[in-house]
Amino acid sequence: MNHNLQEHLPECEAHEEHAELIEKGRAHLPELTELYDLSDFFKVFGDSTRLGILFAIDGTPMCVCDIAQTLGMTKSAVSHQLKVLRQNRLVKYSKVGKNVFYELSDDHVRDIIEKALEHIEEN
Amino acid sequence: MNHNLQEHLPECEAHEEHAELIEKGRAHLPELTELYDLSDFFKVFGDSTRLGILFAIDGTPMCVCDIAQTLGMTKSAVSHQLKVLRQNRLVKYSKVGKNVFYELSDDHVRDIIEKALEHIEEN
DNA sequence: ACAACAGTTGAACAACTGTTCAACTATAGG
DNA sequence: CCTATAGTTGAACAGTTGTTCAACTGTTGT
Repeated sequence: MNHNLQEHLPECEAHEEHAELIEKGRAHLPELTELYDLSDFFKVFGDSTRLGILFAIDGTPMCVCDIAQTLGMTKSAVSHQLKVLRQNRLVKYSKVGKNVFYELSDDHVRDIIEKALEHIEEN
Repeated sequence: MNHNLQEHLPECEAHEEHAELIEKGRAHLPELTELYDLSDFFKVFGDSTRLGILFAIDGTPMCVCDIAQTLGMTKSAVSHQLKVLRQNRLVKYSKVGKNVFYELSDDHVRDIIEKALEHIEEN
């Protein structure tokens, strides 16, 4: 994933009164690596296919084929996105014969989505 | 923003036992438009520059120039991202002379970020 | 009125992302 | 052993995204 917060020379005048503001702002900034981890995490939720998968398997473990049918997509496309969800530990899976059943890895996922829905519905 | 959950013909066999699963999965799916709104919302958080801005102005309203300096970026880049944040109502602003001060629009923003941080730190 | 600075904007470009396609592995059943 | 189906994977392609650059608006101070 791409990350390019560059070390750049400031181009506007740092008036003395604002120097303090900048110091304060910097104090609120987490480590850059943490910022990257966080944005990477949100990126995973920033795709309707992946969200659709998460909603579909919420409470009901499903195999790839069925998820694909539920969303009206190809197995391949779903599998690619499941890989992303797996890598970010948002889903876990278990094999049963030819099938691979996916389910939400924990309740945190639900929490985050709900918070976001709350915000959207307020506006 | 791009959205292409297509209506696609299923390509795998819908064995009878799974028909029920698919029905259940579909029941969990929100309206497509809601899915799109939700993923669009998360996309906004899925960029380290925008997150950096949100952290910087958390508790301390700042002008564009100072945000740019805090993050080590150009005013232009910051302004472009502030536009996105504005359009999604995550920040509000007030003009003071030549300066435009930006601040978080409400506490919801903080909540969502905190939830995500919790999840990340658990892994 | 003019110069200087804050901020915004649109076009252009490079980098990234998601879907498709084809090829592949693996398991079940005859 | 052979075939059919479930699932994964890599390459390729089109669409999207973020930064840069240059040009622009608007406000302050002289």
